[in-house]
Amino acid sequence: MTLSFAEENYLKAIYHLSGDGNEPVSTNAIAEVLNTKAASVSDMLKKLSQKGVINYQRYQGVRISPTGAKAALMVIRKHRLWEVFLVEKLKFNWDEVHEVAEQLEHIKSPLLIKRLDEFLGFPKVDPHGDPIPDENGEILVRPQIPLSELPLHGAGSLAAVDDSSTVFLQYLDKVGLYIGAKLEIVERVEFDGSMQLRVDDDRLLFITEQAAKNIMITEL
Amino acid sequence: MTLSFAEENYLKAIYHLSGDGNEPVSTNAIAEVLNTKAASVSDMLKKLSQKGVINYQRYQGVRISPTGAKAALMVIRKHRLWEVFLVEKLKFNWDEVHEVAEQLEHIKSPLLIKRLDEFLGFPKVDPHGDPIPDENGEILVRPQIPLSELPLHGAGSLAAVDDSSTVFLQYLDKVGLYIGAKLEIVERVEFDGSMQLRVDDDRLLFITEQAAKNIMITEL
DNA sequence: TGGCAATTTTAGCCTTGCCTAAATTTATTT
DNA sequence: AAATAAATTTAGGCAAGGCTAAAATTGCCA
Repeated sequence: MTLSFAEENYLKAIYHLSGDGNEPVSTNAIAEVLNTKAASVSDMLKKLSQKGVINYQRYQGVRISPTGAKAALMVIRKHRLWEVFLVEKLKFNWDEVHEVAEQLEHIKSPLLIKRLDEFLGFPKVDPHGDPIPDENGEILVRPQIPLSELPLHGAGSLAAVDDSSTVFLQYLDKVGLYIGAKLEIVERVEFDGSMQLRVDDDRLLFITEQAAKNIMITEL
Repeated sequence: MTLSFAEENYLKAIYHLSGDGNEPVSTNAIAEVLNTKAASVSDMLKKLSQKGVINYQRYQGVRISPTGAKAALMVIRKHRLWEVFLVEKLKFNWDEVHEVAEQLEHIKSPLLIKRLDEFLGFPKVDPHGDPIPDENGEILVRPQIPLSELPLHGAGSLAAVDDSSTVFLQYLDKVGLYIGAKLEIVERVEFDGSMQLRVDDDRLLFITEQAAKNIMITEL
């Protein structure tokens, strides 16, 4: 079975929206991330359902099937390997890679990906710290720990937040933190648990223990 | 103006069939190399003509326009740079690269190509010995000389044949020679001008002076 | 030069993906 | 529990690219 570019993009979107394949996904949510209309999504869901890559019943949302998840993971694998290539070999900045990787991820050639993986030294994560699925679609689930438990000079990648209240998210936005940001503890105040961070090997940021407890990171 | 994958493929085919943009090209010839039907080609020629990349009058064949030639050369540039990447960096054999490069050549990102060119050390020819157009579409025209005039131990790439009679082409096919083959003179018989060649750094082939006079090569 | 053959184009239809507008179903609210 | 609102699907169309069959044009040859 072979998937078109559009079909691969739908599958990838569904996979991501479903939290790596678990919860069901709504038509509108897919339309939004793919910048298309709900009617177009409905059409495509019928086609994908016929191909057996999703489980779909009208009005009931959609879940990705095992074969669909596998296909989505292969696209994600390609996307992330190309991102590594662009950043490590071609000196792209991490914010320039996405749209190019979006195109490269659809190139069909198993040999190409095998060789690219080798050439890059079998990387386990992409430049944003996201794990790269292996050739079987196995994805390394990286343990998350609160930033507050990281040792002095420890580094990690912002993976999630425990407290997803609006005020907290707005705070993160204001101080320029985002999923995937690289964080390193450069100084810690024992007295109140506050700390100074280096963000993306670049600027410094001071945060309270309160905030640090709510920021989950994965090791790099 | 932006061209679709299909449009880029047509332009590239027309450019190649026209001998780098000179002679007019027939509908049937295009249909054959693109593995499609003449009717489909007619349709597309109308579209390309409207975009100004070809000069087309029905029943009269087609010529590529200056802007069309530029676009075709950019696609050829990308194709050949990717071929160099695949062979030099990813250890592909030269016979495995074509279909992958066929896909990669359509990736849209000027920065990507600029950086790839840099990464590869600004190569001037691809793994088949074909010249790589520069960023302005300038292509190095490499002088062609008859194989018969190459010195002993000289090497070159089969670029063209002077005598394109059916029997000669059939002969080339039978002995496994083709455009782009690497030829090296390993021994020459002064008495009758015949010679022993090494083909593609691999097998040996014996040919007469008659044949050697009709085989045009470019230096590697 | 007239006529047949080869080439090319037109006509009409198909598929993929997308769209808008109009149903339809589900969810919420009073 | 009805009524309105939100989400989703259907209906009908459009553009890109392709195909077959039929018509038109060109070219060759007797």
